[in-house]
Amino acid sequence: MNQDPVFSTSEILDRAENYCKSRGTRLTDKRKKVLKGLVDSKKAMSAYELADYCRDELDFQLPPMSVYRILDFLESEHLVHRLDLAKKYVACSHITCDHQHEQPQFLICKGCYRVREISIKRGLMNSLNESVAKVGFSLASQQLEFDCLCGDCSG
Amino acid sequence: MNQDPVFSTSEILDRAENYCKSRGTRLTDKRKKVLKGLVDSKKAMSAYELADYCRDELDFQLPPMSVYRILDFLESEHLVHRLDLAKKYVACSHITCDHQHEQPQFLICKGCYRVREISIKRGLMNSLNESVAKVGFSLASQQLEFDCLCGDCSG
DNA sequence: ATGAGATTGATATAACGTATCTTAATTGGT
DNA sequence: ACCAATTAAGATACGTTATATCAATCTCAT
Repeated sequence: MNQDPVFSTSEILDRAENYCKSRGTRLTDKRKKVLKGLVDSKKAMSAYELADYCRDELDFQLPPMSVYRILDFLESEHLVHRLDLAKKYVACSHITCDHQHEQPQFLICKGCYRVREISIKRGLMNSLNESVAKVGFSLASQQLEFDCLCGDCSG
Repeated sequence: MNQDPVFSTSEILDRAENYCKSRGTRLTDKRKKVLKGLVDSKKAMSAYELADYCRDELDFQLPPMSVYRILDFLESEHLVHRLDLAKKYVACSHITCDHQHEQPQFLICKGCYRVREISIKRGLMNSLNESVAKVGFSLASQQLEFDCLCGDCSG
């Protein structure tokens, strides 16, 4: 139940901006606003929810189609993960880390859309891949997503 | 790679009809047509695809909203599984079995939407549940779905 | 300052799904 | 056999997520 060190939203955004710079890309103002929405909410949000957030909380009109493009960009920069299962997007929880991470797995709370990134033990993933291979299939990605309930929502 | 014994579509539909009778429900003509679509195709299909199937293959108009209701019914009778991940539906592969089955897991081919039901070993599921519990979450269902590629589509 | 490339806006459309109200079919009790 | 109650199905409207396409705008290096 121990948490990672807590960073402020602006620290995370600064880190993301420097990261983009180092990769020769730009974290524009609009991209920063979308990322801020995801970081602040601490949960998974849809493109349309983020457009609403920009309008209501930041007093800034951003059409959903632009949000989609921005999310694509943020995902390509590994600052955001797209969750197929929930059809939503979540800020990567490792923006403030320097080191590389294993393929993450995502636990998505169906109640409140909070998301935990975990790394399933290699042995467990191996067993799973074997079970799948046994019937002639293969996992399309090691980045798994699981419908879950968080502690608060399981009551 | 060994397959279960093969049953004809009509054998499966007869079995389903008797099963409903024994439960005091009715496998009406329309419900049977939808189930036939899923059984014949041997893959996962959306409600709209099934409506198209009824129109094109069975020359029978069935509005998508009715297909949805029928799929709800078939799912409540355990004749059909709804796959959240693919947003499609698949015929249960155990309609012709008499015995109960463990909670199935679904391997869904992203290429062709063929589906394999497997039963992941209890030990593996226990480890997974533990990993999830360790961060204060719990799996919303033991009926997992995995994006996969089948043998034919992996090339 | 200017032109290429990157970024954003605007509009239309597709696919999947739910909500609600109405109509039709079926069943069971008299 | 008939009628009321239940079940099943049709019809319409709307909500949500997402892609495609074309036009406009911004940025940066020359």
